Amino acid sequence: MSTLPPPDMLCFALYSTAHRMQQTYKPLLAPLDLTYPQYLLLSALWSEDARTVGALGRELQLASNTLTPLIKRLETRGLLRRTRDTGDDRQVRVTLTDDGRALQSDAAHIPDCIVRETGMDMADLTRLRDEILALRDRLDPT
Amino acid sequence: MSTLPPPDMLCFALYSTAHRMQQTYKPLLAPLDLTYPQYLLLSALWSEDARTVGALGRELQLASNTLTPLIKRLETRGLLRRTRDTGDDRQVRVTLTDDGRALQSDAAHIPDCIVRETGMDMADLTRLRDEILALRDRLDPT
DNA sequence: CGCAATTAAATCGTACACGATACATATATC
DNA sequence: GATATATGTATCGTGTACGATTTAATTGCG
Repeated sequence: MSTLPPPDMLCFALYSTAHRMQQTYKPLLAPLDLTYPQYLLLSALWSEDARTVGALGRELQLASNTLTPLIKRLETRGLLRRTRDTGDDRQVRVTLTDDGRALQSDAAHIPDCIVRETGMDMADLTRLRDEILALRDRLDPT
Repeated sequence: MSTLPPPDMLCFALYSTAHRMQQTYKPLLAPLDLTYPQYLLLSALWSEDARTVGALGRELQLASNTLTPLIKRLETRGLLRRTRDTGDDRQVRVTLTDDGRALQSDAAHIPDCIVRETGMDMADLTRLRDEILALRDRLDPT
């Protein structure tokens, strides 16, 4: 019987390329002592600080069981703070510290480095990004 | 300072779409009691059985520190066997059992289900797959 | 008001990923 | 043919992901 081997599967293209992309970030993030998911979380906060765990989870597509430990590690490192100041005491607000904000300029060169590594131009990267997102949004998020 | 938020980043498109794809597989794999990486490994063996850990790692882009536990779990379940019959006693050959081969027909409907969930036609899916692979292959595998 | 249903986060257990390292076998070089 | 080097696999530790459950707080509704 014929079974599609992984190299021919769309899902494997996504899987292996996402991993390869994380490998590409690794040497750029190592000097900042950040993992890739930690960098994503900080990028979210650099764009819009002081959001709740739930709001960050909606942006990063991660639930609290993944986010809470991630956030706590960065809190231990003094890059952000967790507070309950929303009026709704169930919610936890995540806010950058001065150190966390300071990291933004140390990371500012990274996007350009990544673009360079792809060897593709901005228009192609944007188009590919949007096609991938279109696929994602066709898949049921449940 | 302006920092690209995750939703605008190509890497995040890959990251979130790869995860969403795994979620899409989950209900299809649950009846077989397989995780997505386990399904990839079995798909590789269904296409070409009796390969070494190293050969499987090259196809799946995974090193032995990830593959060995993955393989051992499926061995415990009786879906495959690990042997040292290659002449080179460092190598471990991974071979499907009858049960492991039998799962192939139970999984045969899955690719069609996934295609249906994307709502895209084969030509578009193939083209997108190849564009994603082209990106991957532009990124340094080191 | 009183309480069931809902919601926000956290906790727990399992399974990847992967860097670093260990270990055993094979190959190369002298 | 002894030994240095390289190679294939396994082990260990850390950090995600995520299902299932728990806890605490809020909302809905009679």
